[in-house]
Amino acid sequence: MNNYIAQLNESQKEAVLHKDGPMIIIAGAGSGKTRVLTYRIAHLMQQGVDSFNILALTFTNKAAREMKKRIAEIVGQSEAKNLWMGTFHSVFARILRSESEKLGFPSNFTIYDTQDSVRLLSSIIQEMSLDKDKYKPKQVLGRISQYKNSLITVKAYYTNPELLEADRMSGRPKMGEIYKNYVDRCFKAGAMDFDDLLLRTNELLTRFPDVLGKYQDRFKYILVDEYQDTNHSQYLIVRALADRFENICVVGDDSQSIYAFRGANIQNILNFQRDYKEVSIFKLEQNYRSSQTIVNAANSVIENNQSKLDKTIWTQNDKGDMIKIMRTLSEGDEGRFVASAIFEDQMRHQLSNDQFAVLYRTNAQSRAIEDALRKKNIDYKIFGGLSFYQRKEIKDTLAYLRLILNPNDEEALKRVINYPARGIGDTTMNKLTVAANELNKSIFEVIENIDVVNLQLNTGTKNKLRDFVLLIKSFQAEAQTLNAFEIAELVLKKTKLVRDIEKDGTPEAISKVENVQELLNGIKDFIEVQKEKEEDDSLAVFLIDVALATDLDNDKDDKPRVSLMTIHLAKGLEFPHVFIVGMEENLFPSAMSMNTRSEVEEERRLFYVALTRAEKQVYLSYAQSRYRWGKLVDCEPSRFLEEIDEQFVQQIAPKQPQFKQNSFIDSDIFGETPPETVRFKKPIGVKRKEAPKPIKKASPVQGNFKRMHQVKMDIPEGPFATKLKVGNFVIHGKFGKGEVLAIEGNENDQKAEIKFENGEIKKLLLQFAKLKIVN
DNA sequence: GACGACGAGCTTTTT
DNA sequence: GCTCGTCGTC
Repeated sequence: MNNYIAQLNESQKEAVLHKDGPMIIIAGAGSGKTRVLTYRIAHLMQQGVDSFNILALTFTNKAAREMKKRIAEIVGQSEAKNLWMGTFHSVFARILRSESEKLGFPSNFTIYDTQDSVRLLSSIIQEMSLDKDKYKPKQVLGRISQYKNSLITVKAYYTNPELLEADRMSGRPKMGEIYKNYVDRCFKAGAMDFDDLLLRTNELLTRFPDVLGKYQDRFKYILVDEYQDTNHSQYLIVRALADRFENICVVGDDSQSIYAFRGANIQNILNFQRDYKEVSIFKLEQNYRSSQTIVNAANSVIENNQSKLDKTIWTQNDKGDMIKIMRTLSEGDEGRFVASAIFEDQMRHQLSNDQFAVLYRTNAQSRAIEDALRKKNIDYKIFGGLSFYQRKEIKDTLAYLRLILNPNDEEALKRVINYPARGIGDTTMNKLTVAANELNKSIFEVIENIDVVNLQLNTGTKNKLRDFVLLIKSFQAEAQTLNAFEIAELVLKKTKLVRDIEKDGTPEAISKVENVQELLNGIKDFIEVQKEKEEDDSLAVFLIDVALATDLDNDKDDKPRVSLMTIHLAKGLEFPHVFIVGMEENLFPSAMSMNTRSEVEEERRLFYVALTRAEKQVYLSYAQSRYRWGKLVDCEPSRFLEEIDEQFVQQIAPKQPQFKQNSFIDSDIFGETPPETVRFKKPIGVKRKEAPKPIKKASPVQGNFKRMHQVKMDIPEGPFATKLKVGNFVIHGKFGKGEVLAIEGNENDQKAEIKFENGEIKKLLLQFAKLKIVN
């Protein structure tokens, strides 16, 4: 176990062995970052640093768990136990739990998830009689989230003329008022939203110097992973805590910053050297994960970004296979391509399912892939999407548990006060809400005092309300002696919640009941695990875990499965074979992120992240048409496809039978296909002379390009490429006007060397270059 | 107040 | 195409 140093390369070793003081590790994709972090922590401990004094902040719970496991393997389970390691949110949620009363929050404060926050904002907007279309709850929440992440409190908001003006200009002059109400209501409910966990931590550390001092002393060594994705609020917490010892080690890669949309500030990593004196800088540039082809292709893509730190990723690995690009007809067709490619690779190379991952830009894309995999009997697992804990039946059950710990939790109360139905309807709730606002009390407190408060409610309703309060209070009394599992069981029995679900009798109802059962099992597991680790197994801690849970670890069965997830979720993971699907304009890059250069650059970094997940093989696919919002729309190939240096890519074509007339019958788009889409498909299949092979090169002219080059519409007979001659002037969507200097390659794979107005000479693959001839 | 039918809006990504 | 919220009826 002492031999761990020997497993490191020179720069990794330096980073691990570096002594005290601020340091930054710029770690390229696949450069052994996790290894350096874990070894560094283990090394600190072997040098005599008490694990109690180390704080390691990771980006996901999963990363924390894995790292902790690996550290335990080096230093031993009992040594690693005191190590404080987790996400910003979970670490500071726990700290806040023991300090929250200083801020006026109960120690059993609730954590509102996004859904809770949106619902609360909806009611506030409604109560204020504002236009729901101008003040869309989700957007309002996004705005408030921005304020909070920038540490703009309600007070700061009102003294900031620019913000006031910006919101007024965007037609939302009441933003400040909504913000204030939202914060007040959360406070009254004893609830913090995700952003509050950071904001309130900052408040705690600023307002209470003794508390700050306590944690500064405790966390003598602080390590932050994925530093490029920290927001301002997180940045300030780290700065404050590290201020005493300055033993701060941040690890990150600016090229993998993909969370600007939720306030991540890439400047945090770019400016780290300015924040501290005498920063030691380490660069990990050797990639151990991917083939040369993949590393170089990814480099050629990220080259297109202007703002980045100077580093060059290289690898000694084999050259590896070309990146394969596949055009498909529809999302269903794309799914079938993925499924059969996985099937064929498995046959050819004896690979198991867990060697494959399918990555996509949006969760909605998973459906088509799932269908295709299921038809081919390929086991898969989906990460993300609607999490287990967000299902209605689970949230309802959890709402009761939340109420037991914190009866002021308004969102939990509204969820279950009339579920299962007990005759407390909207009218009553409206009266209660108005009263609660007027009296500055929570709804639960109003109900507790229902006999004192003069609300126009009839006796029957009052009795029902009293019964509800009594029910919750009886649970609270029982919770004194019962553990989390027993209390959950009791709640389900007393409220008859399961029976209410069952009476539906539908197949969905059965699965819902199973889910509730699964939740109970989860609570049981939780108690056992916590006991084993000698950690707090209270209901309160369970609810914190649940609120911040993301990756459901349904690794229950150990069957190898194909992984399906968004690219965001794939960060930090690696797979031998990776499919990146939906490589289309408006999807990737997303239509919402094409307005500014920096938005497109973030999308490009996202593509970079996707590419660098792969060890051996990357497949890129796009569909010519796809259902979006229930409508079939035509799609163009993504601009990112042409940004990959063409020497690393290879266009592959679908199998012949796909184009036979009868194959349209089982195609998704049969019957809905606009005539011209069909017309464009035929020539390709007909033109091919070679015998159909599993994989072969395609003709340069392909149906879907009709919209990109109107020119081609007139010449359906011959390939566009043959029309282009040396000396032609062309217009390119990104590079502008240019002159064709040379054309090379065979008919199937033609490239043109073009000198553009800005002086740059580019070699473009004619299949992807969006060129228009102007002379 | 409960329940079913209908329509609007939605899809960017997550703690 | 799906989900959530609103509206109308009982």
